[in-house]
Amino acid sequence: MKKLPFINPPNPTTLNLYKRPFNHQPLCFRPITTTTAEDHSFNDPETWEAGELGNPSPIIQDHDFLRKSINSGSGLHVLDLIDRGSIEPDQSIYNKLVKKCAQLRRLKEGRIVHNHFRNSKFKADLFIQNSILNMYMKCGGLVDARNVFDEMPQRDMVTWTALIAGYAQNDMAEEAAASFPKMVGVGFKPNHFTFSSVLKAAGALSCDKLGRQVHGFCNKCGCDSDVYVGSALVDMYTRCGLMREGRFVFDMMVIKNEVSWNALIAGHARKGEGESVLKLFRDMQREAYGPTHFTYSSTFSACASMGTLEQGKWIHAHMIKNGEKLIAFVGNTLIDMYAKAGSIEDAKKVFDRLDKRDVVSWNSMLTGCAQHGLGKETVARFELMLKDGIKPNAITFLCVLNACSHGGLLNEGHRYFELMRKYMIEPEVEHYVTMVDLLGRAGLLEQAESFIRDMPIEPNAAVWGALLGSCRMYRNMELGVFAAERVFELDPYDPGPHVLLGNIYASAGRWKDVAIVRKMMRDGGVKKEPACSWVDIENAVHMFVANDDAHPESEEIRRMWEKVCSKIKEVGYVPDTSHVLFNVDEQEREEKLQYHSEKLALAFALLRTTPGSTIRIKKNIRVCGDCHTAIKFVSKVMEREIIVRDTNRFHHFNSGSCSCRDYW
DNA sequence: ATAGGGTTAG
Repeated sequence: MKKLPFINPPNPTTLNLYKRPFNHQPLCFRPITTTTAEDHSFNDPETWEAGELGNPSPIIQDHDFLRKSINSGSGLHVLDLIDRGSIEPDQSIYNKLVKKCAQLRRLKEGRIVHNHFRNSKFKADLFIQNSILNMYMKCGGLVDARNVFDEMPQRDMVTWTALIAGYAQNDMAEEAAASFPKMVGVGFKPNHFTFSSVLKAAGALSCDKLGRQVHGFCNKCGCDSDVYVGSALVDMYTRCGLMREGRFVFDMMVIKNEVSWNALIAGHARKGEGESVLKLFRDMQREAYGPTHFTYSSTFSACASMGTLEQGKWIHAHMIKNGEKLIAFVGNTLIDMYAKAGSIEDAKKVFDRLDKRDVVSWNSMLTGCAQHGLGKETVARFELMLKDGIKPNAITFLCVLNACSHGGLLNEGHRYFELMRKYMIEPEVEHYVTMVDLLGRAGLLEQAESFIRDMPIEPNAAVWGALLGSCRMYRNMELGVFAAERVFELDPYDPGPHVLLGNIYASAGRWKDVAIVRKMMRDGGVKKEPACSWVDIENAVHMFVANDDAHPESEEIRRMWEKVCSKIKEVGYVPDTSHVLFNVDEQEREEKLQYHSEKLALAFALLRTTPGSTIRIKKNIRVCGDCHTAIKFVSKVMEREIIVRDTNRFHHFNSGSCSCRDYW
């Protein structure tokens, strides 16, 4: 699956339709649900012996009593009673015990029950064997499950289905997919259950070839009208990136439910198609299906990728009105949404309100702080996380190292890199990239280079790219060229490094080399992604590209920028023309520079917002160096807080300086 | 006895 960009430009024509999507729509609120307390009382072996049942009576034939014993978690006690001859066991007792273990995910106890069963006179019972296979799969005991399967003298369709479902649920999609033809080969006819599981596996593998085959098979077997199969098909197609097929299946479904909607919504959210998600969120309710935790989670995630604060807040309010509890899974996406929409304060509020925080909650919070340039706070929160006893994972470290790099916290960075070993986390390439970045940003270019040479794993393009970026920052042409060559060997089609190299040459006044890089890009078909910026004003999105005159107020916007530009020039702004190299004639350089998309967006925002209010601009690629300087001046001259979200982070401009400390 | 949907990084 392709990685999603950090931010996606919206489609103003469609997004604006959904800017106020809910105010005039009837809403569907679900009744407030109180979750029934689950029975987690299947005790540990030690406490089982303690016998919550008191002294066992020797004449137990009372089935109600047995049922209660099993349900109250005295499973081993029951086995004990069987051993002592106090109970005459039957299939249903084993069955209940196995089911209980599966429900409570008790692998150890499950093994004990299994063992007991194998010595009983019912050991040949196919029904219970299937149940045990399922139990092992539910408890994650894959080896046990496989052994049970292999040793079964006869199997039925349920056996195979339980195997396939188990693989699919345990992230072993290849095995699930491979087992399906075997099952069919031995002559069993798959049913709804089998299809749902195989489709889940096909989706996880992002394998539309398998998915389509299974889809055809479903139709032949008349399973295509099943809700489970339908939802699984929607999920499979969207995971394969085939949105139209997914939508088609969804529309053809005779019976839908929340899961079907959620599958479709999640599909669009995964692709970063935020507008579609918002539309579906509304449509779902129009058709009287209530949103669930899954729906909210996907929708917040979509808002995060668009960075639409108003929308996100609205749906958050919707969730509260709907009486949904703030569980970690949803809370985590909320934290992420608020952070990515530019309101780190709200993200912190959500984080504080969570009553159970998992690694992801912490990671989302740390990431948010890091993206907002709060390097020290990221580190401080990381320490709190350790104190709280939450075990950091690879993502945690990536985020913390990244924060150190951007915050110029060299020593901390080194320390945390070492700390990874203590937590038994093997650094991946990404961690090395961040370390190179850390050293490079601190100006230790040679150290960064030797760090790469000493890496125990093969450096990839991103590692050399990090060095290249630092060379651009410190104008080291020789090392920069070397790094660029390594990047081009490993990944010749990324426009980013080409632009960086071009910038290095331009800063050195080597225009011939700039032209060579430009030719390289042209010949190699390497295209720079067109830059665009957008602002949310009065419930509408306004999008700009460089030299844009498509906006109805483009004349006014240009005049506004010219006015602002002369003001900031008075206080020291000098345009840096090395930032416009590509597709621009030299004499036009400064002129073009002045109409970069972020400058147009800023000018527009200045025109249309009240003095003193915060301006929030979003951009689909890195903010340009000259614009960064210009915006700093504007924040001072116009006395505005300006927040720009670009590909990697937020820039909080205030009184002439930026939270990124000019490192980005 | 067997089935479908959700989060964090770069």
